[in-house]
Amino acid sequence: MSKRRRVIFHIDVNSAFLSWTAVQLMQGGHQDIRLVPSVVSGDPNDRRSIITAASIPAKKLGIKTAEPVSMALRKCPNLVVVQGDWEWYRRCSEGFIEICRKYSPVLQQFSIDECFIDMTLRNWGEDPVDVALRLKNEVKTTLGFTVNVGIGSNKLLAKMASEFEKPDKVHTLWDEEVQEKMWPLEVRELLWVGKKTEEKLQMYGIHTIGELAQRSVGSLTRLVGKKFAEQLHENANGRDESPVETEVPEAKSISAERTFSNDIGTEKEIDRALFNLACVVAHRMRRADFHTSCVSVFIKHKDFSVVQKQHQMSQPTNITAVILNEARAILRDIWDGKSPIRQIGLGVSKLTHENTFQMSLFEDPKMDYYREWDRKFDEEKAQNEDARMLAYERKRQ
DNA sequence: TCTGGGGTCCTAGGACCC
DNA sequence: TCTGGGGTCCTAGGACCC
Repeated sequence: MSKRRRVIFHIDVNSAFLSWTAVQLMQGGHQDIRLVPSVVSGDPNDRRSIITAASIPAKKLGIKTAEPVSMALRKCPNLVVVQGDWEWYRRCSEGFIEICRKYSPVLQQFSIDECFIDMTLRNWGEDPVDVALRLKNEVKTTLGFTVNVGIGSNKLLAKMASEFEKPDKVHTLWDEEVQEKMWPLEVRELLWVGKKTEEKLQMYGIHTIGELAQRSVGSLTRLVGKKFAEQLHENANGRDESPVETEVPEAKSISAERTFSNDIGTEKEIDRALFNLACVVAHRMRRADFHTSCVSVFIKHKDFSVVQKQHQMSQPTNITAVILNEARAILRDIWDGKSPIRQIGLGVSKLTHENTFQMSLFEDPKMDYYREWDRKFDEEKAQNEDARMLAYERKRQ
C-alpha cells in the first residue's frame, strides 16, 4: 500500500519581535526600523539586557540575537534599540495564526511566531508553492509583516526549508531535494544540533549534514547517546514521522527567574526576590488551575555556575506561602548566605489539576489567612490587567 | 558596560523494593 | 570471605528550542 506523500508547511515570521515592533511604530508615523540596523531588547536601560531580535541590516553588521545590548552598541554605535511590547506581540501572533488556520485547520503552533500546518488532505488543483505564496502575501497585506514559508513532506524538512533565504520567501525541501539543498549545509544548521553537539560532531570529523547522514547510528550513539543518535540520523536523512499536533499540550512546569542588574548578596534582597518569584509562579498556577507537589530553586553565581535543588511535598498546593516556605528551605541548602548571586529562579513541576486538599487536623491554622491573601492578590492582578488593557486600547485609538 | 527568560526532553547515579 | 537483576522513583545536570 503506498502512502500518500504528506505536504507540510512551516510558517515563520521574519525577525518576529522586530517586525512586529516596526509595524507598531509605523502606526505612530515612525520610520520602518526593519530597513536600518535595529534591535529589540528587554529594558534597554538595564546593563544586562540582551537582544531578542535584530533587523537584517543589524545582522549584516554581525549583531546576533541573545548578545548583550552593550556589546551590540560597541559594534554599531547608532544602532536603534527598542523595548519589546509583549501585549502587542501576543496580538500579532494571534492574527498570524488566524490567517494560517484558514489554509488548514490541522495546525500546530510551535512558538509565538512559528507554526506548522498539514496540507496533505487539501484538494490540490494547484502547485503548493502558489498556495504558500498566497498565504505569505495575505499575511503581509493584512498584518504588515513578512513570513517565510517552508514546504516539505514532513515537519523537519518544512522547518529547514523556511530557514533558507529570508525574508518574505517560499522554499521547498522535498525528499528528492535533500541531497542537493540540505546535505551541503553545516551540521549546526540541523534542528536540534546546538553548539555542544556541533563541537562533538566536528571532533569526529562531521562538518556537514550530509556527512552526518552517512554515519551509522552505532557510531553516533557513542557520541550523543542512543536516542539522540537515532534522531540525528533520521533527521539528517530528511526523515521525520512526527505528526502536526493540533492539541495544545498542558504545561509540565511553571517557573520564573530574575537576573539582578548587579550581583547581590544580602539575605534580605534575596528573600525579597524569592517572595516576588513565588507570588508570580503561584499566581500563574492558580490561573491555570494547577497544584504542584515539587518546588525547585536555582541560583546562578557571578561565574555563571548554577546550583539547583528541588524538593517534593507530600501534598499538592498552590498557596503562595507554602511554596515560598519550601523555596526558602531549599535556598538555605544551596546558598551560604553571603556569596553574590547573579540570578535566582523558582519553579514548580509535577503539576496536577486534582484538588486533593484534605482537611487535616494538623493543618496550619494560618492556611485560611494564606488562601485569602492569594485570593486578594489574584483579584488585584486581574484588575490591574483590565486597567492596563483599557489604557492600551485608548492609546491605540 | 558580557551573557534574559521560559520552557521541553534526556541521561545517569543512587535509593529502594522484590 | 560472596554479592544478581529488574523495575521505579527521585535528583542533579546538561542540551536544545524560541
